[in-house]
Parts: sequence; C-alpha cells; structure tokens
Amino acid sequence: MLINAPQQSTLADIAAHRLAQSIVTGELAQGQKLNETELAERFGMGRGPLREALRQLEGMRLVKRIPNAGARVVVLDRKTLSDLYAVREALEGMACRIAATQMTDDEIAQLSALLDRHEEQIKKQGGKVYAQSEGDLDFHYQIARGSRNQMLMDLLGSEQYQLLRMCRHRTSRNAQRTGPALQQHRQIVAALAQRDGELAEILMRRHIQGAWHSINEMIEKEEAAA
Amino acid sequence: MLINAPQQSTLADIAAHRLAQSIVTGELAQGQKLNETELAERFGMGRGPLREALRQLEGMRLVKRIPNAGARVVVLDRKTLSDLYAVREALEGMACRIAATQMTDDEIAQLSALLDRHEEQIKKQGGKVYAQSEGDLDFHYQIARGSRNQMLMDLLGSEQYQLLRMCRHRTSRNAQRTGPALQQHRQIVAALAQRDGELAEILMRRHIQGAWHSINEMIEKEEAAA
DNA sequence: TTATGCCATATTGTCGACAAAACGGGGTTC
DNA sequence: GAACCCCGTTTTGTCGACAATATGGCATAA
Repeated sequence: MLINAPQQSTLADIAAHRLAQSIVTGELAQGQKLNETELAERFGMGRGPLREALRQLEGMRLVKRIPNAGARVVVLDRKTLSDLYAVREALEGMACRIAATQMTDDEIAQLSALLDRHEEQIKKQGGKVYAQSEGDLDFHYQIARGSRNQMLMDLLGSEQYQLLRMCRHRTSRNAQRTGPALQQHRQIVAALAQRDGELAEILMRRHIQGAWHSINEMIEKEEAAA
Repeated sequence: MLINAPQQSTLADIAAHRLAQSIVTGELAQGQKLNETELAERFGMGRGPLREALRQLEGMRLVKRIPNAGARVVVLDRKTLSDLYAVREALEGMACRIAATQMTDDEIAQLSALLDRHEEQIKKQGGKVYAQSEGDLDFHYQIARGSRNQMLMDLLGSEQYQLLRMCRHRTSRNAQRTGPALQQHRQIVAALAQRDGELAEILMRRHIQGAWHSINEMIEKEEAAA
C-alpha cells in the first residue's frame, strides 16, 4: 500500500485499498462502526478477505479493532493530530537532512519541476486546494525517497501518509495555505540544491510546524462553533 | 501488541503473539517460509485466524507477504538495520527531548531505580547479556512513554521494538556492551532529572549511534567469517 | 548437457455455514 | 422512576471444503 495500489491481486488487498480510500476521503465517517457482513456484501466478497483487510488497516492505524466488538474508523482528535505532526516533524526533518546528501541533481531538478507544475495549477484554479494537497504530499514523499531509507519511506509513505490525507481532506474546505506552503517548498528545494542538509532540515521542520499551527487554529474554530 | 500481550481473546491475536515471539527469538529463522497449514495445525486452530495473524505481523514488519506465494520471516540485512537505527535515533532523540519536560519527578526516580536493578543484575551474572537487553528495552520504552506522544509510543513500542528485539537476539551471543550502555543510560537519566531536554536528546542519539556501530562491526565480522 | 514444456502435487485464496459472544428491548422488581 | 435480568437478534469468531495459483520433478527436444 504505497502512494497508489491500483494493481489487484487478492480480494483482501483490494478491500483494504478501497476501505482506505473511503476512510481518507471521509466517505466513512470518523468513529463509524464497520460492519463486516455489510462491507463484504458491498464489495462482493466473503467475510474472510474483508477481515484480513481490516487487520491490515489496523496496522495502518486507520481503524481501531476491539475483540468481539468490531472495528471502527479511527478518530483524529486534536491530541492525535498533534502527536502525528510532532512525529512527522522529526521524521521528515531527518529525511530532508539525508536527502540533501543523497539525492541526485536530476532528482532535485525533478522536484523543482514538480513545484513548477504545482504553481501553474494554483494560478489556473485558485480555489482547488485539494489538488494542492495531493501535490504537496507527492513533494514530501519524493523527499522521503531521497533519503534512501526504506523504513523511513514506509513510515512516511504508507501509515502517516494515509492519516495525513485523512486530516487534509477534513480541513481542505477552509484551508488556504497554498501560497506560503509553495514558497516554503521552494526554499527547501533550494537548500537541497545547495546540499545544505542542516538548513533543509530546519526549513522542513518549520514548514510542518506552520502546517500544524494552521490546522490547530482550524480545529479551535470548529470546536468553538460546535 | 505492546510490550507483552499475555491476555488471550481471539485465536488470531494469540497466533500473532506466538509467531512474533518465535520470530524475535530466532526459533523461526530469518527468511523462512511460513506454511499456513503447518502453523495452523501446530497452534491447533484453523487457517482463517492464522491468516489474520500473518496480516497483523506484516503490519508489524516482522513478515513479508507475497500474494499467492506465501509469507516469509523478514530478513534483517545490514541496510535494513542501518535504516532502523537511523530512524530510532531520530524518534528516541525526540522522545528524550520531550520527556525531559513531561516526565514527573517520580517517573524519573523510577527510571533511576530501574537502572539500579539493572546494575545489580549485571554484577550478579556478568555473562547474561539477554537480561540486559530486555531491561534496556524497558528503559527505552519508559522514556517513550514519558514523551506522552501516543504515536511515538506505538511506533517505538510495537513495531520497532520487535525488530530491535530480533536484532538483539541475533547479536546477543557476542555483544558485551552492557558496561558503557549502562553508563550512558545513567547520563541520560541525569539530563532528564535536570530537565535538560537538549542534552538528553544528544546523549540518547549518541547512545543509539554507539549501539549501531557495535552492531555494525559484529555484522562485518560475521560477513568476513562467512 | 542444457533448456523447455507439461503434469502431479502442494499451497494459497475464497466461500458458506456453524458456534460464541455482544447488543437491544421488554418486562419485572425495588 | 431507575436498575436489573432475561431472551431474541445481530454480529463477530471459527472451521471445513472447494477453487485458483504456484511449485517441483520428469520427460522431451535442441
């Protein structure tokens, strides 16, 4: 289950992918009970593969399972998100520092080109924040790849990535942080191009901290409204 | 699947626990094929629960599954371990820094007491490195708990912890690093007691780097011998 | 001798049915 | 009126059997 897992092999893998998609897009609400029989029927498969898929999603931290009581979609409360962003700051900062010495010139150039396309997209359709989010995640994932650390790529790519997408989807309606984010991305790429790992790490950590502050304010507003 | 999961609920959970135990102790060799039918029979259960257990272990990175071709115990080669220790350095360093501000005086005192017991154990039975390993892991886990970051605790406690135990078990025969390790642990606790997060982080990172160097040398010897 | 295709076997993937446990409603008792 | 218990229903946990796929050996041909 990397960025996209379109190729189909076993029913359990297909179910896991479809469920993950439904969860991150909010089609399945946070905390919602996941009925095995119903889901199996909806996906046109038996309960066996579906149960395996649930075990898989549990490992991805997208669902929480309680023995003899079923599985529920995870709920991203403020504390959970705070923890997530703190861990991301450490991991992505590390990825950035290493990537500065490990990425090839070509890869850095591609990263820069990605930001160009990204900027283009923002100009064309100002409001489409969602596209920005996906592009942003691509950006972060490419840097993780640049670290050449498989474990880091797995952690950031599969588990945290999904939770992050989930969080993004929830907050994408109101967020308008594309401008400063792009600017920060450009700074990071510049630091990478200069092979300045220390600076790249600092910039990435700031970038993530900024994102967290933005999210946190939004949550506060939500809570105040409710 | 935290430090210990003795309580039994579903057969799948029991199987996952027993399999994890067998894998980290080396009873199941690295890279070994895991036959569903055979394991199910050995555990006295059907293949359904066992397959769920395998999915769970896959999420824990203890086994690698290939569709239609079965599951194998993960192999910890030098690159994988290098990646693991690099990630641990970042995560545990972070845990240490936060724990310095979050742990209560009482918790720090308990940590110190743990080291006392640990020292006692070393004096009594010098050769017993294994006990040290488990105690050492307890030490690291307690600090992770001190960070009050659930995600960090999960990452360090469930996944990385198992891989680490596995690595320890493999290298425990020759390693004799208990002395310096205990000394470093004491320094870390001292930094925590002084509420000096920066120092605590630096010490923890050094401690883990030292452990990695030790492991790496051992692997080199192994490779040279083979 | 080496490579290749085929077939028997073993192993994984999937389904349906049964057992066990949790859930919910209605009635009873204090 | 609230707490408790009992029982029918729903949902999860488990098993056995069947289908699909991979594995390994053997014969055949270059």
